Amino acid sequence: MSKRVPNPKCASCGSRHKSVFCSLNSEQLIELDEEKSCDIYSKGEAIFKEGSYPRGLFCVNKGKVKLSRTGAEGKEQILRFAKAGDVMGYNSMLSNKPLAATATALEDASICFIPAKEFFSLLKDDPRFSLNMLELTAKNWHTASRLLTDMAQKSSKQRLAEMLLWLKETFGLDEDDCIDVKLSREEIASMVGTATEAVIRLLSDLKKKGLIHLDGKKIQLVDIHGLATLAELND
Amino acid sequence: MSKRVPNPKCASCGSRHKSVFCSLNSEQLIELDEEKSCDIYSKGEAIFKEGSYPRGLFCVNKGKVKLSRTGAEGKEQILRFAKAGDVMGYNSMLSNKPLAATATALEDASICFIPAKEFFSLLKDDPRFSLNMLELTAKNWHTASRLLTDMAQKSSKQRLAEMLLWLKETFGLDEDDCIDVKLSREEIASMVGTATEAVIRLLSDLKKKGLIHLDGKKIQLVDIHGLATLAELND
DNA sequence: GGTGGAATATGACAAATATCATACTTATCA
DNA sequence: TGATAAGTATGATATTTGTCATATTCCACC
Repeated sequence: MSKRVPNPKCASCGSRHKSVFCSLNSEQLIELDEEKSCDIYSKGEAIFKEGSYPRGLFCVNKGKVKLSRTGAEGKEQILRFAKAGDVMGYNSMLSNKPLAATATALEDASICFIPAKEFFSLLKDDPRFSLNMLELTAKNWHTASRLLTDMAQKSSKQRLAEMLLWLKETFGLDEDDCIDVKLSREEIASMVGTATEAVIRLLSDLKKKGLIHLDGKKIQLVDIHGLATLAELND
Repeated sequence: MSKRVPNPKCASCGSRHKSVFCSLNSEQLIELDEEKSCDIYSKGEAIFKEGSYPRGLFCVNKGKVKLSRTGAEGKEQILRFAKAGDVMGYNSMLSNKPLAATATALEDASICFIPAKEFFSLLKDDPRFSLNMLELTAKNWHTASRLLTDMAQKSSKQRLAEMLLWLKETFGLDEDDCIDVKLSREEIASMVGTATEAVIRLLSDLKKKGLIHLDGKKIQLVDIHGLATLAELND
């Protein structure tokens, strides 16, 4: 299970300026520090599960998280990822519906928890925070509408290329141009919406074409422009 | 082109109570009436186009609208629908990104337009309105995450059944249990994410199974429970 | 530093779906 | 009202993708 740790201070959180909390003043930050708690989750552990109701907002302090949904046949579908500074669980609280996704730590992660009461009090009292949240949910729609179109219209090869580029945008590349997150072929398959075997075949296809290089779970992007072309054009 | 018509009054708009404007007081409604304008769009006409930046919020007064996106190969993908009381264009304004979708009138429609300035002033001054908007965008995510999972994992037959039920939820049934919107097979195909021919075949399949009845563009839902079962279970 | 189990890889085949060709049917408008 | 286009329908075929079987490799754990 997760274990409680001393709260990191919001004011000194390196990710705050890129987060929805960027516009909070020092007084609000101190109040957040008092109200929140922080837990460590180890790799593979669930932070919350779809179908339940969250009692507050989750904010990633450290680590990488996948948000996924269980489809009709029990198959996992990865919807998005969260990294330091990203918040989770807000859609459920704002729409008063059960959580649409399960959040799972992809590596050991520390996650702050802000009680619903505090979250809603920020929304009520601070229009700038409301606007930040609105901007966030609106951007989500942008991403979702694009993903939806891709899922509906593109081949699995195109979708794989797309997802590799998406992973690059989300987690960046390390010094060797490798995507900076470790995912199993099965997890990649549940992003792309295809079978694990297909992902394996398609990845070695991309390797053969010189677009990527593979070394275990490490995926090196050799020709990003080529990947983008592949993702857009049909062959 | 669309033509300007006298503004309908927000206070007497039958759809207002189910809309994001439900919590506005009479003073706010009068201000809205003063600031907004209203246009008539005929069937097939575009209300706004993806890629452009909206100067305000669109609100459907009367008629049915489809919101769609153009995929890589120029193929249309229908993302959602809007009917009386629904607002459009907010995601783009809130995220300061170009419009993700094109809005097209499915039948003659009257659409109110609320300038951005008025929209943002409501957001800034009325926390209840902000919360309504947040609730709306959060619900959109719920819908999108489900659609995304369906697109990625379900067969085209299952997706078609799903879409028929979605249309029923959105537009309801008329006195003959027919879905109360007229869509071409091609449009249905661009919801389901498949070829027009496939939709034609699958529809006559559903008819043969006694789940629906067809009469031109009219689709009568004979066995809703059966459709729901088909949408969930793989044969 | 082996060893068992999971993850990855590859082949063969089946099923689903797209594509193309071609009727047929229904709207639309001069 | 008849001409013409658009939409609907159906068959044949090619392609993509899923599924199952079976190696092979990797890796955590004793």
